[in-house]
Amino acid sequence: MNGPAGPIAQVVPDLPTFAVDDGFAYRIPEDLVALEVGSIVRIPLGSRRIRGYVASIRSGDTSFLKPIVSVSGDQPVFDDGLLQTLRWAALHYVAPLSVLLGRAAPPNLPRGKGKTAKSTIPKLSSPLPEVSASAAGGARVRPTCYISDGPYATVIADIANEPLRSDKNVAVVAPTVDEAKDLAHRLAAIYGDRVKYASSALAAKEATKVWVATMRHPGFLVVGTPEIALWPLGGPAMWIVVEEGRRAMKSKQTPTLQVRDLVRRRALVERTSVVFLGPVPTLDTLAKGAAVVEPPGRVWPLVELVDRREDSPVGRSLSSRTVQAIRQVVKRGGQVFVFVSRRGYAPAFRCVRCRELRRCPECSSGPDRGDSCKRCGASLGPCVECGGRRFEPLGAGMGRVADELQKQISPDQVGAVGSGRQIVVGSERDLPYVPETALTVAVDADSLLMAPNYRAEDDAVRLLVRVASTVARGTGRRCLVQTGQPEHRALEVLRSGHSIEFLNTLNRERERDHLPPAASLIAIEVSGDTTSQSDDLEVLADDGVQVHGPETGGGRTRWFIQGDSIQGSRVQLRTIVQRWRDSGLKVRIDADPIDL
DNA sequence: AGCACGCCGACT
DNA sequence: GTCGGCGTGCTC
Repeated sequence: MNGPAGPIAQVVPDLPTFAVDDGFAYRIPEDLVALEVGSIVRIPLGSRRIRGYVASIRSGDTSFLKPIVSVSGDQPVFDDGLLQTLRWAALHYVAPLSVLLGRAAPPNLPRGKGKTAKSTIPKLSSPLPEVSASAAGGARVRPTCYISDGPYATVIADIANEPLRSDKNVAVVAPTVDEAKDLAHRLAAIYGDRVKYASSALAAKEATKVWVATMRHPGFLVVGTPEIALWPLGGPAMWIVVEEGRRAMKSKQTPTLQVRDLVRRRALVERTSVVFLGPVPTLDTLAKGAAVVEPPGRVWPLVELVDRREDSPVGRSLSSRTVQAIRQVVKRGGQVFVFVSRRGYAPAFRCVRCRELRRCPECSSGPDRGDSCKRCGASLGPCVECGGRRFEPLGAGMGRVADELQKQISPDQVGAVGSGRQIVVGSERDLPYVPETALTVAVDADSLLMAPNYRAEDDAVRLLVRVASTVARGTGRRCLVQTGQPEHRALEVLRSGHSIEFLNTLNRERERDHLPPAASLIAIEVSGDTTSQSDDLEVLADDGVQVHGPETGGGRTRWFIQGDSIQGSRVQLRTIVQRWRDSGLKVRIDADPIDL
């Protein structure tokens, strides 16, 4: 039964289900021959007409195929190169392909040509001459970590200069809307209308404009939030990723995309360069073989450790040395920032008798209230050091610290970040808004170092370095970090100003323990009535692949899949997850979870 | 995601 | 005998 041969498009319907991943074949009518891979089309599906993405075009027997109804917009939203990355991400993050395809598209349909930039580009010299030159020449070098501290505008301007002068696009990804906006603003002072700011915070119309302009007229410096990592952006010659290790660089909802992975993947397929900017790279980036370029000298300010075992009065969260330092600075009219870790309600505890921090006898993480370890479940028992049975909390929430400051320093000079007071108290989320200080205090490094997850140590370093960076440069400015374990290797890193050796050591330990980045991890969370899902997951257990769980709590049931190579599990999970979702369960897949 | 299909209880 | 509840499965 051979019908006439004609053009066929394989189209992935815009439906969030694994069932349509392979797409369906449609006949391309004669008036639509202009469509390409990445075109958005309207297709008949069942009794409806819906949006679809053209994944490939071929020729064949069209006699049993329904025709494509129309083409939407006037340009494709991905090409074969980007499609490769989108397929990879669909597999890696266990998400329907259509969901990823949709992330490449602008909020509105792409139409028109947009405006060209007019600004002339000054000539600047790059601190990474090789990387910049190869990006300008359309070649690729391996990803590079440039160890540096914010504000990043100047260094970005320098690194991006050469490719911009060759009329290539350069994409900059910053963690949050405010940071991207601020960067774009500072860069516009140098590059004028060559700078385009892009994020979901823009109106759909504006975001679409930027999307279109970068596609049609290369030569832009596009500064945006994490979602632009999947925008085509005219195939940027260079990616610059700001602080890749930040929480905000991974999306919370499924698919739990990670900017670092997407960009690295794209750069590989599209043969472009990547620069990671930040004071402390992630273990993952180092393990994947990034080059490290460290400028001579310190990147973050000096840090002094305050040993809380020595002079912390019982029941106080600030040691007398800290209080003294704050008083001094306040007297001179200087700005003080007091950083309280957001896990203020899961503080560290210390033994009342020997003043050592309480830790889990099995895994050494710091427990919160209760008798079992939050991380490994072991029962805690008495103090590991001296056998003491009484413990007191060391950590403190923001409220308690603010109270103490008011009582001990001054009732009317203490406020939240943004209050304009002389002493401001804040947590991680406030860091981008802290004014430059003469003194910054981290109240409780221990709750970070002993956080109940395997990444606690390097996370703590990254966060504390950001805290330290709020201190203005120059003599007389100080950063105090309170801890009950001043000899801790992570704090030694904080003091020395160099992290790479420490990170490499951690990477060797992760390899030994079969943890990321040496191994892979996927968390599966199901909310709703979970009865016998464990049986379904059993089939995933295999040579070198373990299934942990279920654990219940917080209204959801959680499993983990762990293994050195779990690519096969990701594929099998697609079927299982679809079945669960079809039966009405809410399923969240967290690829590379951070809170284990 | 819709939407048809289909298998049971309720109602003109 | 027919209407409609929503569980199951398919969509070129």
